[in-house]
Amino acid sequence: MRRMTARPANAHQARLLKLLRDSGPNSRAQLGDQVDLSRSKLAVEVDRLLETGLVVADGLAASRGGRRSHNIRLAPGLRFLGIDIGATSVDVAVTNAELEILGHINQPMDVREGPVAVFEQVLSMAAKLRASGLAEGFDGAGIGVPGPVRFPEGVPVAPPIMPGWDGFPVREALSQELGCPVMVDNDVNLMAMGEQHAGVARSVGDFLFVKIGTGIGCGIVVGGEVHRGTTGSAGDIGHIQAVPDGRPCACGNRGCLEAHFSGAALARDALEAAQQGLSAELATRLETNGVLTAVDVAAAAAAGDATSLDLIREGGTRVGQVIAGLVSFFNPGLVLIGGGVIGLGHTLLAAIRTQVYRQSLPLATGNLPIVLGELGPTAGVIGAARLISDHLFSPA
Amino acid sequence: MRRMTARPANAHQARLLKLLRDSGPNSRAQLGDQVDLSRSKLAVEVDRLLETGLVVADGLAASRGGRRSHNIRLAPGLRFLGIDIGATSVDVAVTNAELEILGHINQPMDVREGPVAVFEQVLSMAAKLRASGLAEGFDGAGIGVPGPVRFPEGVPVAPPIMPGWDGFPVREALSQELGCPVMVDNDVNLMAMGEQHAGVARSVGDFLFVKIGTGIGCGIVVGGEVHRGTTGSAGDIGHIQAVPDGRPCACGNRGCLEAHFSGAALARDALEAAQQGLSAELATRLETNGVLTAVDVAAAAAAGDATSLDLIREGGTRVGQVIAGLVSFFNPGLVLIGGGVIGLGHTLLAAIRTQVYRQSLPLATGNLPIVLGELGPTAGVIGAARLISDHLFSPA
DNA sequence: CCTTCTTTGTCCTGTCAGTGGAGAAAGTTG
DNA sequence: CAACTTTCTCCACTGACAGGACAAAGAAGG
Repeated sequence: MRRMTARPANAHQARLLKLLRDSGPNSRAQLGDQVDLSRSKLAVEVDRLLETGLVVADGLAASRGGRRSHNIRLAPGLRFLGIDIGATSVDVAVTNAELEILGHINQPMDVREGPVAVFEQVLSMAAKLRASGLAEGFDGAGIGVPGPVRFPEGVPVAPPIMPGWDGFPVREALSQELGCPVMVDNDVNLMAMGEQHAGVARSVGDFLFVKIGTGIGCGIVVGGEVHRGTTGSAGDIGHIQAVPDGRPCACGNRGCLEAHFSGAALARDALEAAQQGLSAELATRLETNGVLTAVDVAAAAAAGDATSLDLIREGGTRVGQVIAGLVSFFNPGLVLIGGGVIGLGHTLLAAIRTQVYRQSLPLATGNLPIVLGELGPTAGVIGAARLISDHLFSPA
Repeated sequence: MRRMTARPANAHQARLLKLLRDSGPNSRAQLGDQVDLSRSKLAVEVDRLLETGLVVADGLAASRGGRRSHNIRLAPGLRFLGIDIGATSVDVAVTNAELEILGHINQPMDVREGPVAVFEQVLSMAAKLRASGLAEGFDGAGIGVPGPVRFPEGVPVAPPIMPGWDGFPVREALSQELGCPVMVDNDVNLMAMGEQHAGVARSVGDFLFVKIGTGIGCGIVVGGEVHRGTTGSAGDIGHIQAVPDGRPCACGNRGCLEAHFSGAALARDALEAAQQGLSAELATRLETNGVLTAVDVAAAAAAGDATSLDLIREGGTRVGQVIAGLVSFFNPGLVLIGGGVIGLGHTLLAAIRTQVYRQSLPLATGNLPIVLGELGPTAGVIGAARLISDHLFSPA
């Protein structure tokens, strides 16, 4: 099969493509209700899109009292690749043009092995997805990396946890290997975009997506657009000071949020608690597995372990303090919490909420939902697919 | 004189008006270089604007080697009113269409006296400006108030320091009194807009304007647009926690930034230091004036008083801590410091810079200027004039 | 003074985007 | 089978806009 070559010729076509992506197949009449174009103009643009093959008309919909309408939908053969590179694992997924996940692979990986090794693994995962018959090829790929990105060029800059990637031309290299257009962004930004596409955040113009995983980051959406900042490091809240003269952090400062609460910090706290005999529950888990992770703390907490619950509550309070400041500053309409530690569940969320509602101004929190992301571990790959589809569904 | 009745008929005309406002008189050719329109189309739109009277062609410019050009400029009779309502004083200024200040009055006032009393004062100040011959009438007015504003309606919401204003229809009432269009915004947002119009911030898409006066607030500009947040309270950073379990704040919490550093907090600290005999300099000033304000601390510091210098440095460090967090989060291209306490001068700025550069990530601070605003006390009124001109220079 | 060149502004025509109405196509309902 | 609905197509008219030709007005040089 030939891959997508055409791009929308104008803003109208771009608008139509995104509409079809976000709300599925539509009749011409339904499209007309949503785009503020005359029926005639709309028909012209739809016809042109049909000619390019970007959309197809397949079959007639059931009548609703009159002439039956044609189903206009995005080309069913379109395939996007969503790649989410974490600190310790990679996710690769294929989606169709509506960004529905057709196949998804997760593999452990160490980002510090550098771009060459990671790319090799990503490419083999992509090949596996293709071999499974889900895609005959890829029309575009989005990729998220755990660090700041110079967005227009698609190049990581000064990434703390993946030093070998600094300046590596991710976009260009991956595009060459895959033979399709590629867009690169920070992983947390992509998770925010994923939630924006499919989750609660759909109808909210300004929101924050706080990812708590190995580290902590934040995706910022302003007026429906991701805010990346002047150097691409916006949302890097892991090194905001949460505790004056607190714990030393890998960044060289003290008291950084990440040093006090994150997947890594929680594991360390749990280990300490187990070794000091503060928690029998954690101690037995340590003995069984040899190590302790956030998952163990979650399980122990679920089993009622007081120490684990305290650790989670304390961590949630720390994160809540920082989020409270951001809420006062940014006044979002929604705060989403995501990332690995959402396994800590309601205890964590309650601690965060309590702290934010207590510390921010009533006007900013009065009608502010603070909820868990809906997409869980797929937010990143969906966001990545959305990133590249936004790009390809814009005029060239 | 008849007041401005016409509005630009389309986006091109709006663009041209703003261009003429921001860069002064231009020939048709110069305009053509900046707007990406054909000469013919441009000529048509300019002619239409001339017909409406919004712009005039007065005189020929000196030749630059060929036919002399006509000077196209905004109607010289246009007058905007910029009103900046602070906690303890009002500024009212008249500007021409290029937002140059033609006249400026500052008077003490207590915002807590409520909108009716304040409006009376504002209207008499406006009348005085008109009587002085600077304006025969006003084509529009912008007004800034020290609290959150529901921007589309122009109504203050839940303003902490001006409770009597909650829900008062400022826009509508003032528009009726003045007989011209009015736009309302938070005062700090307007100061940011003022600096964006006339100062360093002109060329920067994303920046923060931190106002340190009686309280502390922050104007946020994203992609050239002011970010007001979901409920209009964005930038309210005075109540971000700066010191865990710190001083009690009027808002009911503890350790708020404002409680530890602001014009009010500084005055209180100075008083305490004088009474405890820590500073002879401050003590004599207290004896002379009966009270101590930030101005006294500035003067004492300038005279070398160690206690005052310490107070300023400590305050700057507090503010710097908070700004450091915001810089990590928002990754601006510029941070401006403004408001009353800029009289504290370089000592304050140095303390802020030190703290921000130490605490934020190098990528975010690497090329980040932190400087004083250029407009000083006129930033607010210029921003207010710009707000209404932005409104009037947009298609109706 | 005259020719040539440069800059500015005007006029005109061809093209294309887009609207809105008329009406054809294809149904449902009674 | 008539009346009504909904969907889609066709067509003519309008207005936006580009780009070229050209006029106006001055500078520079012989």
